[in-house]
Amino acid sequence: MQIYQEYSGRIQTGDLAPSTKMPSENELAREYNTSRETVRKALHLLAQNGYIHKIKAKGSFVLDIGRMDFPMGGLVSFKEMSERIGRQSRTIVHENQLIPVPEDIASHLEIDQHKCLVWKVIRAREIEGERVILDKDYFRSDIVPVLTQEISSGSIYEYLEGELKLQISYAKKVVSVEEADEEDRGLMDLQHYTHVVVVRNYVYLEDTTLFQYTESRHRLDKFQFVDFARRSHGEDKKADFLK
Amino acid sequence: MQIYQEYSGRIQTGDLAPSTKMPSENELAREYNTSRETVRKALHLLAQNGYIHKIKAKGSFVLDIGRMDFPMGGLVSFKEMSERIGRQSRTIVHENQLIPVPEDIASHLEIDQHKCLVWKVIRAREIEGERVILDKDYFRSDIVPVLTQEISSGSIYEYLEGELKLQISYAKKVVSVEEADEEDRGLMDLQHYTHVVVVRNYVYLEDTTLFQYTESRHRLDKFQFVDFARRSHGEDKKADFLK
DNA sequence: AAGTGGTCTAGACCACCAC
DNA sequence: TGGTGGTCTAGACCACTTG
Repeated sequence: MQIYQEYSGRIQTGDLAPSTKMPSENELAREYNTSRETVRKALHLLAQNGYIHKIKAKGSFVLDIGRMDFPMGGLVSFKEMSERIGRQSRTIVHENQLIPVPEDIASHLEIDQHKCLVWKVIRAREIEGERVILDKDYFRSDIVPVLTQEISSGSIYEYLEGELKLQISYAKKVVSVEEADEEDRGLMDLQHYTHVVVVRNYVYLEDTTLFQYTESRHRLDKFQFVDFARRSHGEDKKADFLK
Repeated sequence: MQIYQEYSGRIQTGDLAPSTKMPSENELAREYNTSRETVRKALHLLAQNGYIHKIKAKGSFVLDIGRMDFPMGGLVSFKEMSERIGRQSRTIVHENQLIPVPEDIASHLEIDQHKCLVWKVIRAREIEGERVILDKDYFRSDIVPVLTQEISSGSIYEYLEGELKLQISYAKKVVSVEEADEEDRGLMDLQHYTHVVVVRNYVYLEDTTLFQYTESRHRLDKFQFVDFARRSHGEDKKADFLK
């Protein structure tokens, strides 16, 4: 809905100040010439993404959370954060080749080891002269037939979505801290750090096939993550919600 | 809706196997004697929490993600995870007192330093004989008037929700890795680890007042986090979605 | 009493998929 | 062609807050 886009935009730019009261659902429905249910779906999205908060019988109010650490509800890599803040970043492609599925990756990709080749891409991310992130990507070659070094040095995702028209639908991420290995020490500027934050990323398409596995390794001091959690109305996750 | 509870339950227990096809929305509407829109709201919730995936013109399918690392869509402390796996855990209350707001906390709690006292609670979490988590909580005393050592050694949240009837509505978490300080080394079994994972937690009530700030410090090897991210239909967060 | 958000309804049309 | 989910509608009743 355009309502979502309009208001999320205005809130992000600060046009709408925090704790401002939104127009009521009935007002919005009139204003946009639509039904109240439709307005509610837009407001629901805004609430989910941390832009507003709805209080029964009172109204909807702008939160100051959406602007604070942005992206919200997802992982923020240091690279992305740096670029938003306007810092320099560079990508170094160390490897970009079609290989049989490595044994330790096969289980992650949930595919048969002999049936399918995968593209393996290893890239170091340099920010302000320091290589602080190491990305290892594995793509199923039956879904991504071609992957050139040139594509890898840019945005692989723009290529997948723009060129190949792949529909990414959801992903699972697991974050942990592990000891740095030889490869980390070779391809990153680890300084004195002995450990790295490891983000394992499982990416699924519209038809629920897992087509990519990524391991993103971050230097400890250059990692941050922001999460916005809302109490679900499903009365399900009581214990889950807080730690 | 009861539909959400029924199906999330059946999926979690494994009663409904992954990739099983759900009844269509029309069937569910008939079955539960409700309208299709209402069914859709229930399915929407299931999809958001990683239980199912909806494919246009095909149907809704059970995912195997909801069961894998459970809680989903939130932080999982090692304590919670351990208890689910059935491990022993113990809480040690080191401090439980009413104090003026410390200067460095005042900014986090967004309250005036002289107007309001806060409860400060420091607890170490021991799992299988090792103190691997250190929680520092600060509660606004105008909202939480009483907090005994006994309450702190159990579940503070059960007390807040059950006894005080506080309505928690949303929270923001910021995760980073920092150097361990003297306090960490004194109250935790840090072994050789020089850093800790720090989870800063800002908790808000229904009326959007921030009433609690918590700093949860985890030993590196005992921290894990799982995130389930779904491509938003709002066509907003393209870059945000991955890494 | 008027206004708010929460919930639900009984329809409708669409694009897409499988047959 | 029939079934699916995606979107939207124009109403309705409720519990709650506010003046």
